[in-house]
Amino acid sequence: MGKCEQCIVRQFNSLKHLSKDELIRMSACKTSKIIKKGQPLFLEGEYINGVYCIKDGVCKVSKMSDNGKNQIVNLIKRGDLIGERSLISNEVSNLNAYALNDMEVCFIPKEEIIKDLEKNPEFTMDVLKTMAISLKNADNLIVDMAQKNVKQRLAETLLHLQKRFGTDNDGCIDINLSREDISNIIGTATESAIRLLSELKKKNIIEFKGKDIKLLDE
Amino acid sequence: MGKCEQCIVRQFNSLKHLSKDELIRMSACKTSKIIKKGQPLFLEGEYINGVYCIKDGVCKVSKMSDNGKNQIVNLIKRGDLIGERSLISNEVSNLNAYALNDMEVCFIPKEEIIKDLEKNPEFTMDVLKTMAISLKNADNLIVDMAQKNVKQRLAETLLHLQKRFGTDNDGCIDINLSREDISNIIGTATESAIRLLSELKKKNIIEFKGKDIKLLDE
DNA sequence: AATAAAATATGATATTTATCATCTTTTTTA
DNA sequence: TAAAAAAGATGATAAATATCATATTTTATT
Repeated sequence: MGKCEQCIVRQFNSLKHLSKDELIRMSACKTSKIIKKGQPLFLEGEYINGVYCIKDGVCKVSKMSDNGKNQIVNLIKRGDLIGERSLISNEVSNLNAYALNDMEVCFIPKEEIIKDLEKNPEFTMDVLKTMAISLKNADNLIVDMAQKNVKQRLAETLLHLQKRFGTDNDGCIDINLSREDISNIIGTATESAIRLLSELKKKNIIEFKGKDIKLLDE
Repeated sequence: MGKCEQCIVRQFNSLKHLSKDELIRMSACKTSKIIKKGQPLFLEGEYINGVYCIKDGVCKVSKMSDNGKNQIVNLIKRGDLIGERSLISNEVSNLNAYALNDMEVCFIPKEEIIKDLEKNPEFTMDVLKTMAISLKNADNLIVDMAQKNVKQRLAETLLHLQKRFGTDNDGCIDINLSREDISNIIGTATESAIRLLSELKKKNIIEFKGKDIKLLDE
């Protein structure tokens, strides 16, 4: 199995603050997992009991509303950690995470993370900082959801996705989302999202290659 | 000036984990402030450079959207801390905070809080836990904003306000919000909020005493 | 207390968005 | 590879919500 101390992925998240000893201990207790496209990494109501470090692939983090509608609140990719929050608040997850493509993840058990939080203040401060930034992003998203219309939310989502996931060889946004996923990000009916995308295409603001989207005029 | 080590308000927040020595040091460097109703505690773009501990009063935490609409993302009351996030992420505030009534607050400078975070793991863990819970609440709010209609959001807001702020002698929700504030919480036009409140009143689900609202049927 | 200003209220109307229906295209499965 | 299923697309219509106009009530100011 791969060794954490040699794994490049940790450089992208709070684990970069762990010492060599701590990483060796982590290597000893972590487990690797493959999550197939479409499969859940975890579900709402489950105790996660640890943290996932994403080695490869992307997952959508979502929550079902009371009225049966699904909302994607985040997309997680290579280098990200997920699960710290439930771990810290000692609660079951309030979110679902589904793989958007085949994923490779490492699972680090709760006890190990807690030990590091207790003994390594730099690690703790970085986790704290990451959370503070997430909270700021969440507040901004609340404002956007509450105050912007669907067209504006779609435009911002496309720009944000391109910034976060870059473009492939064709210049298309490099993430594998269905139209339904997109509508679940912007919080609208699938038909509305499709309609607005068609409109943007007609206006030559975007272009389709298959179902992938290429931004022409930002 | 009041002494932190004798102040009951700290029991409601992470400061309860500070030692007597730490509190005495805090007393020495903190400053008290009175913020008059309608005045800002801080504004978007400002460095807060510390943390406010709310001794009395309530403030609304809001953000102006690009399109000129205002959104209230949180209400902060006696016992709450505010400002930790900008402090930890080392950024200017992305939110405004305005007093809803006369407030009494203590300002604790950044350096003091940082010192405590570095030296008191229990304090740090509690701040971490509070943030994890805030993040969960923020995610839930995103889902509600995106997936629920205005009527549902109004109903939930009224229930939530009553739970958080309790009721006064008349049985009305004990918080001083204008109709505009309410609409800025649920993310709708003021007229729409007023209209829906009138509707709820007609259906005997709520009752007005002056502009205050009493829930009859939850 | 009189006046001005702000907040609340309500109608009329326009705009946005959801829903339902149907068709086409793409993907998956047998 | 054929059939079935899922995803994408588009029209018609209904429902939700915003906007504009205006009236009334409450609050603040002189």
